[in-house]
Amino acid sequence: VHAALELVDRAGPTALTMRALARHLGVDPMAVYRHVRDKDDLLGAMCDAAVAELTPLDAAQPWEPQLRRLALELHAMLVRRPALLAVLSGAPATPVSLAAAHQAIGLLVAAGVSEDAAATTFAVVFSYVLGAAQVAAADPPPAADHPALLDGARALLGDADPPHLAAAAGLMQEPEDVERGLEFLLAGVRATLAGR
Amino acid sequence: VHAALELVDRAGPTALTMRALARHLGVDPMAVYRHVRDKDDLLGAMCDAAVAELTPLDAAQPWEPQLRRLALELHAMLVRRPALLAVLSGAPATPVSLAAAHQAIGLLVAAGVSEDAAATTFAVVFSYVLGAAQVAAADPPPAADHPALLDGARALLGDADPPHLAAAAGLMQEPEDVERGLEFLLAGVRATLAGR
DNA sequence: ACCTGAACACCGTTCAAGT
DNA sequence: ACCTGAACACCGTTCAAGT
Repeated sequence: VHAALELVDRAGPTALTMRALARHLGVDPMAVYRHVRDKDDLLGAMCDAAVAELTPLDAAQPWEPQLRRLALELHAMLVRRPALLAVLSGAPATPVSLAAAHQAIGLLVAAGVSEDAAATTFAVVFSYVLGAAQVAAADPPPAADHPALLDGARALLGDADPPHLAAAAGLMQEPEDVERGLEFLLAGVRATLAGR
Repeated sequence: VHAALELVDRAGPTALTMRALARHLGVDPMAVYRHVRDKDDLLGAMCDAAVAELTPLDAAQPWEPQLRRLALELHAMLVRRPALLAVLSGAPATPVSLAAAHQAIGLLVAAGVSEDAAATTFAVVFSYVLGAAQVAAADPPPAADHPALLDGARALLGDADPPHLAAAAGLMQEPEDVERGLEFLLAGVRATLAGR
């Protein structure tokens, strides 16, 4: 598992193949199957190891800064290891992530929210983090295609000089956008929870 | 492109291979390469076709219901065709999606928001929709693993009967959760934009 | 212009065999 | 118990050749 994490860290998500992992370990490709059932099993174990490295939640602290920190740490981790994105997107599919979800819900319940609202809140924040990480991890479109892209959009809009095209093309390139988005989300959560 | 969309609709994202597409068209595997540069090119064209099917934005209508409708339609489309998720996650990488982003930003600017804030707002909503779609499209963990998963979480929590474990395990299984999450997000956007 | 077919360098995984 | 190596059924893509 450790070697697999090293591999994705160094060479990206596409580099994680059972054969490459075995090569990395100096071992026959099939030897890996003695230790994991299949590739999904390996990815699950990698997820557990990676999530366990995040700062754990502390039930004694207020929910909002804790949830914010967890979200940002999770986001940073997923950007670093996009290979884990797909696995973590399943319903809490791993013991460690399930335990983390439990603690986050407990944190909100302790703040006086119903269990149902707490679960929804956590699900929303979690979904957002996944989406933002996916966007942040995607490689930008090849610069060579840029002019063709802009011309295509211009043609569709029927406007030779659309006023916000530059803004649209520059969307989601800035790393700080994640935090701003998270604040929108937390403001909405605060407002909705207060209004009950 | 149409045949490829049919294929993912019928048989899921993993079924979209160049070879399967050619088989579906009754043609040699390599004939497809006469019409698209490579697989990414094909996915881009599929994205354009799929996004073009969404109800277009109307600059004369208020921004919030429009953005809500676009978000929900996009979400539904991505759940139906998860193969397009990865492509759409890149910065607006396709003429149609770039044009749509432009129109959404224009909508918010017309409502009195700065172009910068409009772009951030759209990026946030878009990221959320991608994340929620990814979660909704992921297949749930195999039911057979469920007890082992719960036991693992119990062991980690050091508690034989964690109070919110059922809630944590049931996270993100309900389709309505997308809408609730979107409302949190829009409430936050409203609050943040009003407070300037 | 468009289609074909063999080929290359890969995958994940199974299965029989070794030590 | 753990590792090996050949094999199976796939991929995306290139390239030379056909019509």
